[in-house]
Amino acid sequence: MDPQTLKEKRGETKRRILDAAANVFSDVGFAGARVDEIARQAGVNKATIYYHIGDKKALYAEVLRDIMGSAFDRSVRNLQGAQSPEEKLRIYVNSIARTMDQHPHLAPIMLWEQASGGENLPEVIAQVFANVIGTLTTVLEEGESQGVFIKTIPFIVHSMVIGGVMFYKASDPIRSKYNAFPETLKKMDKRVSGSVAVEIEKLILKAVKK
Amino acid sequence: MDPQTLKEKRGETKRRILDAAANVFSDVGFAGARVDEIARQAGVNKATIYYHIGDKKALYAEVLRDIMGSAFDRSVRNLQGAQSPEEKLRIYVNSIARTMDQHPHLAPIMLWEQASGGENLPEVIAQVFANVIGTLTTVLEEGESQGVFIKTIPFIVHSMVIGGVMFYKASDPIRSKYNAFPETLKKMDKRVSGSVAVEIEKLILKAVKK
DNA sequence: TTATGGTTTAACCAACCGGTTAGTTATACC
DNA sequence: GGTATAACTAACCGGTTGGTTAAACCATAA
Repeated sequence: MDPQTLKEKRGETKRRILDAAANVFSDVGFAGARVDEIARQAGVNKATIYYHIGDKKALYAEVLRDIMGSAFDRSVRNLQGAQSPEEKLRIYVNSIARTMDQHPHLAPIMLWEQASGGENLPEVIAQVFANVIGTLTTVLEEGESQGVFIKTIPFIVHSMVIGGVMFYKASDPIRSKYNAFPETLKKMDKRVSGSVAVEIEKLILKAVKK
Repeated sequence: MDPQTLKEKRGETKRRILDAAANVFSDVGFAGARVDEIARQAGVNKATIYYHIGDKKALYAEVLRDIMGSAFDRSVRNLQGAQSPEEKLRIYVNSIARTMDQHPHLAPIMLWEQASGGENLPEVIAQVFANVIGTLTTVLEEGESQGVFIKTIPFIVHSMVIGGVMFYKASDPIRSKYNAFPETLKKMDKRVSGSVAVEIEKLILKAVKK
């Protein structure tokens, strides 16, 4: 296409590889992923992957950093601006929902990673998770000490929010696939940042408010 | 060892295979599982697996039926006895928590299955899931029409409960593995049917009660 | 134009893995 | 006691897959 400098080309090739890899890993997980398939989707020879990035494990780690690294960090940083604990909790739920929608590969890859017990989870990403939980904990404790929230176990609230969002999103293909599920379940919104986030926000706030 | 009849022997061998398979599948998922490893853990020649059960897919389906088939059905049937919607909702949460604790392989396998979009999920199991959701929907609608529950989207409540429980349980190995997580998170109860279920129950009831 | 070095490729390999087969041992049946 | 059958095994097969290598390609500087 366009004339490119080598640096542009390098960047673009790497991007294509990472995008294809994210796609394949989110579809079939680490063990199920075939390097040949990733190369095919990236429109690149398999050896190019090894040249630019390294072996399968390194590629997976790179994808995780690429997708998760900034996503949660950025999204949860939003709630620094808010005033009341209620408002912060609202933003927390919506940030997570929006992040999940913006990065369609996030929920599946987190599920794969969780199922494997964090087999290939880089330390950096674990740190990001810890930060998100820490932020929510602060918000809930702040609310408690201000007398607007009841006493809760923050990690359980976190589990219900993020687990709920992930379960909702990831169950979509299963719900649409099997006739055992009624039409109402099959036709639910694939996105979570709209009405789903509103409902979760409503339930969680009602749950923790004094 | 003991002299055995053929029937006893058959049953015992098949059991050993299914247990080993459940173990391996829950550790590494379908794609990651090696039939040789399952045979090794079962203390059986690989061909014996093919003789008794069939190929890898058939084995996986058999494991799912074995673990999930009755577990949820039985546990959710408990709430037929209860009177009030509140009591039924309480039993629903506790049934799910208890089932997850009684079958340690359940949460991981459900995660693998969800991550794969139900790649190898037998129709029968999808039906079980649909029944569980249906039961909760009835309870919530009953409570709503009696004026004790607010109007909710039942599947989202379901997502928060079962997604929350699964997230809590499955995050345990990750929390204990990385130093990014504070001691409080590392040392949390591995079981969910105790204080965790109580907390979830409390939050969910407070969320949906009028 | 040509030399240079980063980039990409076709071809290849060794290890792995799901599944089969031919043959052996243990049990049941008459 | 002898035979039919069920249960099990060792060895193997062929396709797949992660990873390597050596050669080709191509933008750029001299």
